[in-house]
Order: sequence, then structure tokens, then C-alpha cells
Amino acid sequence: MGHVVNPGPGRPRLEQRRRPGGTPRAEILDAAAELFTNRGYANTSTRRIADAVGIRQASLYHHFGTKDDILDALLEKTIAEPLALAAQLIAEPGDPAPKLYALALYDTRQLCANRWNLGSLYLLPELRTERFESFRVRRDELRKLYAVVSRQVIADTRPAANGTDTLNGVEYLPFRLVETVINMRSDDGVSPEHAPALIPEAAVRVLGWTGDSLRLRETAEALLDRAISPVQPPA
Amino acid sequence: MGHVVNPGPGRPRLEQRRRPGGTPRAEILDAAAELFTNRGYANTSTRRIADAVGIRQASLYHHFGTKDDILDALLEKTIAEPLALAAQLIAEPGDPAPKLYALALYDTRQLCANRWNLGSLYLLPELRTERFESFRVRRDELRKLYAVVSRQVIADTRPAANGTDTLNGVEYLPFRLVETVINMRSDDGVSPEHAPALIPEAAVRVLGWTGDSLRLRETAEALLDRAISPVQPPA
DNA sequence: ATTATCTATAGATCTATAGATAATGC
DNA sequence: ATTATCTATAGATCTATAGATAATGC
Repeated sequence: MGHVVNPGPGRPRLEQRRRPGGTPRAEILDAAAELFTNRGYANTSTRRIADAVGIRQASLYHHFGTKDDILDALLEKTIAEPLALAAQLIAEPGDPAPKLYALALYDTRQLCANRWNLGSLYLLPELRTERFESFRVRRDELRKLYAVVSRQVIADTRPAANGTDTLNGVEYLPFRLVETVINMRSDDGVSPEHAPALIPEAAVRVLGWTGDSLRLRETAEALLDRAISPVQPPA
Repeated sequence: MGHVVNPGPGRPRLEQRRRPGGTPRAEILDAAAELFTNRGYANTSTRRIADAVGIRQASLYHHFGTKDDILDALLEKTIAEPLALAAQLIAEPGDPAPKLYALALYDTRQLCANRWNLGSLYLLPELRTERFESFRVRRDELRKLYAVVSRQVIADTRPAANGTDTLNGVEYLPFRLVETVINMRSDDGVSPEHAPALIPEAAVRVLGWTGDSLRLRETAEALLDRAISPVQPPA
């Protein structure tokens, strides 16, 4: 009763495997993501994570050194792809507006589509501790890349406004607009259906960009197709 | 050593009073706000709050029934004034754009000026529990009032766009824009200096409003002066 | 009598470690 | 030999309650 076919080396579990993910590590991360987002990080005990996976509490420590390591792994997964995409788009030639739109669209879709709303953990005061320094630095990089493209859009749209005194912090708004998807999802309990059509558009408009929305979106989608496809394994 | 002049009835404290606030309750709330925002709610023990106030851990329970009650009191204080202002502005006659601008300006200023960035606690998963139902309802009301004024601004600016299919969720963006001040302040460690000049303007522009910024701001400031002054005690 | 504090503690956690055990694969 | 699990537990919390104590004010 309860014993299952063993999937590999190691003593078998007492209970059934009950989580998506091919490895114990993936199962633990999925269970932790659900519990952290629904009940809070500090309020989720390692015991409870283990229960959700179907292993004993102490067995978690074979896969992660500390509870903080689990949270850090989850946060890192949310930031890696947006960061890579932003760097890639900036390195390419081309108009900045479609780049910003593409970046915002990709992030918005991810924030809507992810199984758990992990962005709701970004403001956890726990992340201010030294343990999460590396995550904070990487998120800071993403924020800066958004600002770089945003300044390019402003320079492109209103060349006269390039003086420092007219740049009144508006370059940081596109990133913040994308972040609002986290709050929308947290409050509504479901992924905000309008966000992918709304947020990227607002991100360029708030910078003063005026132009044809449909054409911008098409160009951005094309950029995304080219940028993301090489990431897929070559079959 | 450490005995002080007693401020009222009750056994005197062993330690000095060390917090702003005329009452023990106010001292506790200030200490809790600092600790909750800097170290996290679940990571802040009642012992630590008491230490910060200069009383014994058990003495907290004379002023608050549970730890959750402390958090709830802090959250309620952040929502009461914006809610009253929003209701008042909506009840008044006049153009909607200055109303929305005034509301956003008031909230942005509060979010910047408050001693602690309590908004960073709004996404705590702990707030999903039944204990905080009443806070969630009140915050929901504020969100809805923002949407009401936003729809009026849209109807005023583009009467043709009033059909449901063209209202694609943009009515909720002004509220979300104001919320971004919380993230700015959390990431920057200081109050975002540009926010009061940036956010209210973005809130109306994102709805398609076009017009003279300076005049809008003046009208909104006048609205605020009239709306807030009756709240002050009549000397 | 009322108020605000104190000391002491019950009872329930929680994280992480030590060391045993049962698989696979060389 | 390596891997992944298990049992058992040390040591450190943490919230809330019970009941005593020292002020003020009627």
C-alpha cells in the first residue's frame, strides 16, 4: 500500500509521487511555489512542503541546503528569461519602440501564464536580507534594461526632450507598468485577460510614443518570434 | 534605573518610552510598522515589537488581542483617508479628469510621505485569510471608485469609446499606476521624488485624456484644498 | 476600581543535523 | 559506491494566557 515503482536510485518513497515535474527537485519547487504564493513564505514550513510532495520533511534537505535556497531557486527562474530577452533585444539593430513593446509583451504573458503568481513574492521584506542579494542585483539589471530602451524610445519620439531635466523618471514607468500585472493577478484571483493587449501599449504611450498600434504589435511579435526560437532545443 | 515619570495610570515601564506617539497603542503601531516593513510580518515576533517599544512581550496583549490585530490596524489606517476622499470627490459636481488627478496625487503623496512603506504589505499572502476580509473589501471599494472616475474620464474624452467592447480594462490602470509608487519606494529605499509629478499625469493620459497639464494640476490642487480642509479640527 | 504593566509558563511549533536504510548501477 | 529516502531529535523559537503588582483617580 503506497509503494510505487521506483523511478531511480535511492530508497523509495512511502507515498505516491503527486506533483508535476520529472525530478524530486521540480516537484519540491512546484509545491513550494504553490504554498509560498498562497500562504506566505514564512508561514510555510518545510514540513508542509514535504507533505505536499509526498516525502518526509528531512528529505527536502537532500535537494536544498536551506529553505531560503528553495525560494531563491524559484525567484531566479522568474528572472532569467526576461533578462536574456532584454539583453538580446537591446543588442539588435532596429527601432526601440517595438523592442520595448516586445519585452513588455513577453513579460506580461509570462506573468499571466505562470502556474503560480511568484511575482507576488518580490516585495517580501525577507528578500532584503543578504541571502537574496544576487536576486536583487539581477532584478535591478532588468529594471535598468527597461530604462535603457525606454530612453531610446523617448529620444526617438521627442529628440528635444533628451535633456536630463525633462527626463523626470518616466523612463522607469514601463517596467512598473509590467509589474502591475502581478497586483492584478493577486487581487483578481485569475490572470488578467486584458493585460497582454493593454500593458505593452501603455508602456510605449506613457513615454509619448504616438503611432499605429497594430503595426507596432506586428513588428514586436516578429521580433519575439526571432528572439525566442533559438532558445528551443534543435529537435 | 530606567524608571521614568509615569504618564498615567498603570504600573510604570521598566524602560524608557522610545517611540513617537502619545499612547502605548501608537508606540506599538509605529514599532510594528517599522519591523513588518523591514523584516516581514511573519518574521517579526511579538517579542521583538515589545523590545522596540520598551515593554515586555506579554504587555502587548493588553492593547491588541492578537498579532493579526496589529497588522489590521496598520492596514486600515492606510486605506481610510483615500477611501473618504474618493467618495467625496465622486459626489461633487465637476469634470472627472481633475478628480482623478486629485485622487491620484493625494494617494501618491501619502505613499511617498508615510513614515513606513506599509503598502509593501498589501501583497502578503497572509492577507488572504479570513481575518483580513474587511481590509480586502475596503481596498476593493477604493479600486472600484478609481474605476468609476476613470470611466467618466474616458466618456468625457472619447464619448464614442463608451461601448463595453472598447473598455478593455484600461479603467483599472490609474489605480495600478498609483500602486507602483509602493514598488518604487521599496526598490529605491527612498521615496520616489518624481512620483507626485509623474503618476497623476500618467493616470489621466493612459485613459486618452489630452489637455493642458498645468491647468489640470491647478484645478486638482484646488479640489484637494477644499476636500481636505473640513477634515481638520475647527481649532 | 481601573489601568498598564510585570513574571512565568504551557503548548505548539519550526529548521536543520545525525545516522540508518533501501534502492540502482558499476 | 552512490543516491534518495527514512526515523529521531536537538535546540531554538513563538503566541497567548494566568495571575501578580504598582501606578492613578474616584
